Amino acid sequence: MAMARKARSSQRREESLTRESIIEASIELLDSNGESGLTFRALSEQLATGPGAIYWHIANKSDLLNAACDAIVARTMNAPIVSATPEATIRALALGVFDAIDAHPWVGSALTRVPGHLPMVRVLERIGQQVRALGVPDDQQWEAVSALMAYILGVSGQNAANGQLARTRGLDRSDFLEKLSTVWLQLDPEEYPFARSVAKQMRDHDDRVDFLAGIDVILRGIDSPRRRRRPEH
Amino acid sequence: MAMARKARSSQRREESLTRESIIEASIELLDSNGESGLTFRALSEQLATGPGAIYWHIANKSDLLNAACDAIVARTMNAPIVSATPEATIRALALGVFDAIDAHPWVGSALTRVPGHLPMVRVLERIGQQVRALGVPDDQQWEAVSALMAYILGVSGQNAANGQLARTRGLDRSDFLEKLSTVWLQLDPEEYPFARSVAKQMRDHDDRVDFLAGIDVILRGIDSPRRRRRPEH
DNA sequence: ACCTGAACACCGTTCAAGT
DNA sequence: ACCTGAACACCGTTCAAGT
Repeated sequence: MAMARKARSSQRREESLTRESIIEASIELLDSNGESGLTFRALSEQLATGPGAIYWHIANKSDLLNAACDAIVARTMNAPIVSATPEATIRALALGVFDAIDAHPWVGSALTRVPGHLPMVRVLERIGQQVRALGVPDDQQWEAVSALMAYILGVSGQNAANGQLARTRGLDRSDFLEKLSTVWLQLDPEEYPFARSVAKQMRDHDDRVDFLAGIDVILRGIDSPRRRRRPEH
Repeated sequence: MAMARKARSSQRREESLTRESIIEASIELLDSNGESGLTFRALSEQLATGPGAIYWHIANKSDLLNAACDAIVARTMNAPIVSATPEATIRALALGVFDAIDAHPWVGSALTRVPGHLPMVRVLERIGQQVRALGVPDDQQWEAVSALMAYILGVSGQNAANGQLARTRGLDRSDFLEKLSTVWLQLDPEEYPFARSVAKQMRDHDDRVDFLAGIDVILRGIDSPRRRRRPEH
């Protein structure tokens, strides 16, 4: 297991270390071994160098994690989307984030750890432009986009956490939901009537379909008239 | 600094260690020193014992964090709420979670790390009962509650992350938002027109007010008729 | 300018030994 | 049954020394 590690670990080995190659290797480690898989020792081994060398290109671990996160988000948000309506584009963008976080669960926690930073702004910008295109008045745009962002990042993060939790227990997603469902069904009927009643729906739901349904709930809410703030037309 | 630590650290010192006292001490450490402040060494020092002793009562660190998280959530969700309508109760519940996570930022990340577990079910149950009281049809309850939960946990978590990030930089919340706003205003106008346009709104917004506005967006969405799923009445 | 790798000050967790 | 505290196998980060 320990033989020829340095020689085989990567095709670049003779090229000098760059910030980009470090970030690329970090993403590989995070994807294959999870958040705890990214260590300076594992990273320096994969890059055939010493731990200290990395600090020449990267400030510290959180800098590294943010850079890796931004690389994924930038790729996702730069993908071109062709849709007929702003609503459809919002759904496509939301699904893009959902799938990216599903594929790279560590992005979910990294994103929420540094709110307001570049990766989050990339998403906010694209959603915001569509909310504008939707014709939402200026003074309600912030509220609408905040709600959408919170929902998208919230659900995506939870979905990814579900997947990770399932993986650590050696189950696939549907087995995990099955297990969770039976746990909920065993809750005290007096105290948890609602959780019990939705346990069955939870068992065989489709995360992506539910996610899009929630997006539609919010889009309807944005669309539908306020109680009193806007007089009539 | 190191003198008389054991003798003074707590009023219970002669009483034996219990799971409850360990959890209580953990909450204190987490509240005062953040997520990284909870270590078995700091904890055992505060409890005037050795690190190993804690393992007699607690399985491991994640068990400990979950227990601390559940203690906070249970307190919050067991607080009685008197409201005239289901909508008002949902707002009160949402605000309760928001404030609890604001006061104990570590609860935000702990909650989302183990989806579907007891702390989350406590919240889901109370929200769910109100969604039922709202008259939402059975087959749409899961969707409605999912959307609300994702939004509530999403925004609360981000708000708490904001506060933490501000604190690590020695700023209070409004100074932090001010700083963030000016950063957004310096973004490339071609690439980030929307982020720039909402930067000013973000600077002097009230997180709690925005949060409730988002809840109302979702409540309106839940309320308003579907495109075709329900024929007419 | 960039890299090396030993060293420092931490972690969570275990476990023989005590009471 | 419950506690002690040394020991183990890790961390992130620093820094003198090399090229």
